[in-house]
This record gives sequence, structure tokens and C-alpha cells, in this order.
Amino acid sequence: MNQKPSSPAPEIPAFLLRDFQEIMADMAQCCKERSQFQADRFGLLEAELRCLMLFGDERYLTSKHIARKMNVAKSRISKIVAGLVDRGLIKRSPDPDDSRISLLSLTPEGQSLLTQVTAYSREMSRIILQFIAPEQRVAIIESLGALRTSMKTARDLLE
Amino acid sequence: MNQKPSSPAPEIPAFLLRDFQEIMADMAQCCKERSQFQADRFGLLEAELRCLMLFGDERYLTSKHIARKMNVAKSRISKIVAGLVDRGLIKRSPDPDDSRISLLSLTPEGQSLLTQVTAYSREMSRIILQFIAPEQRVAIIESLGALRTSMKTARDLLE
DNA sequence: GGCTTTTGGTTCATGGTGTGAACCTACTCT
DNA sequence: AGAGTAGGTTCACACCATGAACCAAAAGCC
Repeated sequence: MNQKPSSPAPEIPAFLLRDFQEIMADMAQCCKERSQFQADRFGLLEAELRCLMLFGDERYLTSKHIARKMNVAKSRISKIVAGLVDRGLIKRSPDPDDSRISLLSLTPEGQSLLTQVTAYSREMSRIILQFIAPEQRVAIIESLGALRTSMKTARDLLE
Repeated sequence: MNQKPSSPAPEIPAFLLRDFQEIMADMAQCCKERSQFQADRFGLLEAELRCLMLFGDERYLTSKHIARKMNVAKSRISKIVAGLVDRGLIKRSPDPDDSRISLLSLTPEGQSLLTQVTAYSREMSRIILQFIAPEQRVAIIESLGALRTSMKTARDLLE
């Protein structure tokens, strides 16, 4: 390779870093706006919507599970779950083996709303990806995957 | 190509959409944590740090400009600016042409802190990109750029 | 069995982020 | 000069989130 041997760790040119930072900031902003818009659209709070979506993966969840998945203090979950229960989207059932635990699951209305939400969310992603040339889509998503891994690795370096 | 001609708009396979959504969610989470960590590290609030960074581009800013750049209500800016002024990082000077306006600019301490912050921030980006194979970096950032554009376009479609 | 300890959840106090309305002052436009 | 407009501040309010205190039930342990 024709690299300058004198420089010890130049590696990444400044303009790339600058672009990268700016792009990431923009994308984060977009994501935030989108999730707000989406919650609004379905008449939920953002946190509630995020919580509701967890029931796409599992039929029954406990507050503790939700707290872990959402990466949020358990006291916060109490509120969020209460909101969803009030709205009639999820319900509590007693755990037969442990009376401390409420098993949370979707009501029919919750199920139905979740279906709409996931459809809508998928549609949004589809729209975004449609602006990308078809032959680039796989490459981009692979890039993103690599980037995500890098970001997680970097994060874990900070304690 | 060997596509089924019967389906009108299949286009993007489901697994791609799914990956995409999950990756974006993860990355957004990472970004959020990082900016929180960063603010903490420099003893600022997140909003204050974001505000401070704006002074990297321009020497003088008004509350109105900041509000536009941060995409936040002007009442919020009052608070954020007050915080930065209290901390001695920015100062207000009267606008000679319009006494309603305060021209905001960095104090020496603010300047110094900003320098540290941008250095740190650049370093974080560098670390992240270093986990990416060097020959892929440019490609990934170009992908990101394309994706950002798509996301903005998609966002603008929703009113 | 009785004791402590742990665990799942709730409530409360607190603080950061943000909006929108009301308001004041100063500028602008006739 | 008077009406309207623009920059800022303050206030009331809502959401997101944490940590501490607390309770009840379960698990461990003599």
C-alpha cells in the first residue's frame, strides 16, 4: 500500500468524521420526530407505543421484562403499563405460581392496534427504503448493521 | 429476472425491512445514550451541550437563531441560554441596531469547553469508525448520506 | 416452622425536556 | 402617531425518567 509511514494514527480524514457526525445527528433527529408523529397518530404516548410494540415478540410480559427491554427504571414501567391498561390495550392476569407478578398481555383492542402500528411502521420503513436504489438496499443495510455493531462496541468501552 | 409477475408491489423483502427497523432502533438508542453520557461528562445538560455546539459554526447567535437550529420553541431557548450564561459559558451583548436582541457569544471558558467537547465528540466518532474496515468507511458514510436524504424526504411527505 | 433476605411492583419526590399562551418591549410600516 | 409585528421572558402544563422508600410475596436458611 502507498501510505505515508511517518504518521502514526491519522487513519480517518477529518471530512469523513465531520460528515459522519452530521449525518448521524440528522438521522437521530428524524427518528425522534418520526416516533413522536407515530405515537400521536395512534393517540398514545411515545413510551406507551414503545411498550406496546414489545408484545409483538412475546405473548406475555411482566413489568420486569418490559423494564429490561425498554432499558428504563421499573418505577417508570408502572406508569406506562397503567396507561396502557387504562386505555384497554393490555390487561393484567395473575401469575398462578407467584402472586407478586402480573402477567401482561394484549387485549383484543391492543392486538388490533398493534397490528395497525406494526403495519404502519413497516410502511414507513418501506417508504424510506424505496428512495434508495434497489440494488443498493442490501448493501446499505449491511453497512448499517456493521455500524450498529461498532456503535455498541464503542459504547461498551465507556464503562 | 425470475420474479413472480402476479404481485404488484412486493419490492422490498420483509426480512430487510425487519432488519432495517431493528438496526435503526438500536442505533437511535446508542446515539441517545452517547449524548447523555457526553453531557454528563462535561457537567452540562443535554440541551445545553447541544446549544453550545452551535457556536462552533457561528460566532454570534441570537435566541431566535438557536431556536430554529435546535428545532425547539423559543421559550425553551430562554431557559437553556440562561443556564449557559449562569455557567459562564456564553455571554449576552446588546445588538447595536435592535435593543430587543441579545447577541450571544462564547466566553473564553465557553470557547475552551467547546474545543474540548468537539475534540471528544470527534474522538468518539473516530472510535466508532475504527471498528469498520478502512476500505468500507467511505462506502458506509455514503450509504448513510443516501439514507439520511431518504429519511428526510419521507418525513416531509407527512405534512 | 420461623427468621432473614431477596424480588416484583407501586408510590412519591425530584428534575430534565419541551410546548403554547400571555405578556412586554421595541421595531416597522403606513 | 397608531397598528401591527417580532424578539424574549415567564408561567402553567405535560411527558420522560430516576432513585428512594415501601409493601407484599417468595426463597433461603438454620
